[in-house]
Amino acid sequence: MNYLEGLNPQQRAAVENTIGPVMIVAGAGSGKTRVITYRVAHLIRTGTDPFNILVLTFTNKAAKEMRERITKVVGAEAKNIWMGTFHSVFAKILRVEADKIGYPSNFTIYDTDDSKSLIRAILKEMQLDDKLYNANFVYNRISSAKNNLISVSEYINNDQIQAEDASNKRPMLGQIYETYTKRCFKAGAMDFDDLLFKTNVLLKNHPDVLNKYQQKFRYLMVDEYQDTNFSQYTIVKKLAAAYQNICVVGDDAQSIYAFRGANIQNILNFERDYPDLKVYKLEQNYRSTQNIVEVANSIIANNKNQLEKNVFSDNEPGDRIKVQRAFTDNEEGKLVAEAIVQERSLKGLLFHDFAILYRTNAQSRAMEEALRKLNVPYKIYGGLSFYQRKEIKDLIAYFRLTFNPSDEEALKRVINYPKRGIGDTSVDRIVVAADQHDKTMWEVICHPHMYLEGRVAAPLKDFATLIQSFQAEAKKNDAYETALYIAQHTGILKELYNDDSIEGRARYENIQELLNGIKEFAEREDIEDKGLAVFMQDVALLTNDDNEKDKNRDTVSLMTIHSAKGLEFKNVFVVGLEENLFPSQLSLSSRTDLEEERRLFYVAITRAEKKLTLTYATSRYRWGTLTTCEPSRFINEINPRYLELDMKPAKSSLLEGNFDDERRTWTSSPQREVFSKPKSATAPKTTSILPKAHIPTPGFAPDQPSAFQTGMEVEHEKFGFGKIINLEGSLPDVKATVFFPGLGNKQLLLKFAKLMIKKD
DNA sequence: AGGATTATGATTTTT
DNA sequence: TCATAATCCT
Repeated sequence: MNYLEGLNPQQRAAVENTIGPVMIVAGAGSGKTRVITYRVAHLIRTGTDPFNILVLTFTNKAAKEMRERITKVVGAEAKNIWMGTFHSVFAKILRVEADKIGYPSNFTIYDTDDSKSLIRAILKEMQLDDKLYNANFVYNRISSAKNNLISVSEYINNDQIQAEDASNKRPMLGQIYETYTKRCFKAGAMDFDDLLFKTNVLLKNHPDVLNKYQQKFRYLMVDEYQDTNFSQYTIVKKLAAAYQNICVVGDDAQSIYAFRGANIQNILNFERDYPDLKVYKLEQNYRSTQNIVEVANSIIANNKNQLEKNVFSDNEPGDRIKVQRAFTDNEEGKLVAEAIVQERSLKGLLFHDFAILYRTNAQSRAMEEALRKLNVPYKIYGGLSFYQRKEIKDLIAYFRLTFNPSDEEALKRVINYPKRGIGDTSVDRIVVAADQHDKTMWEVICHPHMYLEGRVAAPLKDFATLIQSFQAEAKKNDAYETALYIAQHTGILKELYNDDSIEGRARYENIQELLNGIKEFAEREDIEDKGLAVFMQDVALLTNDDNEKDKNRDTVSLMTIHSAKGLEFKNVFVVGLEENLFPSQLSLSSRTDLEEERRLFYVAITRAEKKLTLTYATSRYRWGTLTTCEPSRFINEINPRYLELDMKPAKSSLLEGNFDDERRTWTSSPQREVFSKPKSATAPKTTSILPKAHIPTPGFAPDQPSAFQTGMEVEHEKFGFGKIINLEGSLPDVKATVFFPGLGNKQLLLKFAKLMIKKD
C-alpha cells in the first residue's frame, strides 16, 4: 500500500517532514487524522523504532482509531508505539516512577465525583458556609490552579491570588486546597489534574527521569493541540526539549474547551517557542459542500484572534443553509423530526445520515419526544458514561478498596452499602478518631476497639475482614474470578437480583456487563498479569466505548456540539439558535467567552457534509418556566446569500420590509428591526434576515367558535394570517385545521385559540 | 439507622 | 423541570 499517494501537496509535506518542530494547522474536514496516522506510519517505514514514538490524544477513542489505522499501514509493529491520552500515558509513567514522588505505585485515580465528595467533606469539617464555598466552585478553583501548575504553597504565597480570593470573600480557598491535597496524598489518590501536575513535578525535580523519557520519546506528536492546557503544554515542551522532534496538530478555530483550562494561546504562540518551526496548513475541506464551508468561514471571521487560513471546498456548491423558526421548543422538535422523515424518504437516506446537535443536554428532551412520535429511531450520545453509573461505581469502589484500603472515597461509598449497620454517625466518629490518632480510616476500622467505644466495633471488624478476604482472593486469582467473588460476597449481586423494578433489572445487567468486560480482560493473551489490580489501573480513565450492538442500528444521532467534535454527518440540524442559549448566557459578558461560543458554532456547522439546517424557537421551557427567546446573533452573522428561509412572514401591511428576491432575504427598515443587534465596529455588516414575530392587527379580538367556516381567511394572535382548510368536531369543541403560509398546517381548538376572521 | 420529605440550584465536559 | 443533597421524622 502506498500511503503517500492520494495526499495533496500540503498533506504530503506534513507527512514527510518528520525532523524538527512542525505545526500542522488542520482546518475542519481537511484530512487531519489521515495525515497524523500516515506521518506516524512514515516514521516507522523510514526506520524509526516505534518504541521511540509518543502520540498524545485527548480521547481514548481517537487513540484507538489511530492505532488501528496505523496498523493497516505498518502492521503489528504499531502496537509498540506509545499512544494514548495525556492522562493514560502519564498515569502509566507515574506508576513506574511513583516512589520518586512518594506515592504508592498502585495509587487510586479519583474521578470528578470522588474529588467533589472529598471537597464537600472538607468543607463540612472546616464548617464553612456552603453557599460561599460551593463544592463545584472550589473544585474548579483547585483544578484551574493545578492546570496552571500553581502548587499549594504558591497559591498561599501568591499575593495576587490571595487578594482575589479575599475580594471574593473566599479567603479560605488556599487552606481548602492544602487540606484537599493532603487528604488525596494520605488516601494514595490522584485526581485527573494530578496526573498531569505530578508528572510536571516528577520531570522538574528528577532530571534523570526527564532525560530517560526524552531519550525514549524522540518523536512526539500531539493531536488537538488547541485544547491543551498549561500543564500539558509544559510536559510536552520538556519532553521535546532534547530532540525537538515535535509535531503538533490542531485547529485554533475548533478550540472549545477553554472552560476546562485549555489555552488557545498554546497553538497561537507555538511559533514563539520554536523559531525554526515548519508550518503546514491543510486548507482543503473534503467533507462539506462549498456553501457549508463558506458559511463556516463567514462565521469564524467574526473572531479576532486566530491563525490565518483559507479553508475552501472543491465539492459541489450544494444546498443553501436552511433557517427555520418554531414557536416553541416542542414545535422545533416536531419540525426537525418531520424534516428528517421527509428528507430520508425523498433522498433515500438512512437515519444514520442525520444528526441533531444542541448546546445543552436539556434540549434533547423535546427532540426525543418528537422523534418518538414519528417512530424515528435515535441514539443519544454523551450523558452518563457506563463507569459513572451508581451500581458500577459501587462495585468498583470495593475493587479499589481491595488494592488500596486507604482510598477514603471508596471506603465511604461502600462502608454501609449494602446496609450493614454503620450509619453516618459512626462514619463521622471514625473520621474524628482517625484524625486524632493520625491514622487512616482503614486503620481505625481494622482495630475498632482501640479507637472507638460502643456497638459499631463488631460490624466494622466484619467489614475489615471482608475486605481482607478480597485481598487474599486477589492474590491467588485472576481478575474475573476475583471480581465475581467480590460481587457475590459483598451482597451487591444478590441485592440487585432481588430488585424487580425496571431500574433494578438494568442495574443488575450493568453489573453483568462489567463482569463480562473483566472476563474478556482476563482471557486476553497479550497480557501477562491478568489480575484485577492491572484491570483497575486505568479504569478511572475509561469512558464509554460505543456499544457494539448499537453500531449496527440505523439511528439518528443526538448529541451536544461538544461531543460532536470530530464527527461528520450528511445532514445536520443545529437546534436552539437563540440568544442566551447559543451563545450561552454565561458567555455574553466577555469577548473571549463569546468567541469560544462562536468557535463552537463553527464546529457545529462543519459537521455537515451535504445539508445544514439551523432552527430556533421563539419561546421555550427553561428550568420549568416558559421564556421568550430571540434568535441567535450567530444567524445574523451569516451572509444571507447562503441562506434559505423556510418561512415567509404572512402578508400584512403592518409588516414593514421588502422581500429582496435577488438576495432571497428580507430587508426591513431599521427602526422596526426587532431582532437586529447593535453591531460592534469590527463585525461585518449583515442585514437582519429574520422574519418578525406576528404583530396582531390593531383592535384584534378573537371571534366566537361558531363564527368560523371552512375556507375563511383568518388571523391568529401569534401565527399571523392563514386559511381554514378543515373543521371537525361539534360545538363547543370544534377543531380547525388552519394553513399558515411558511408555518404549515396548525390544529387549533377554536374555543381556546385566539383566532379572528380576517376583515377587509 | 434509615426512610421520607423538602430544598436547592442548574452550560459545555475528551480525562 | 429534574436530579441531587440536606434535613427532618420515626
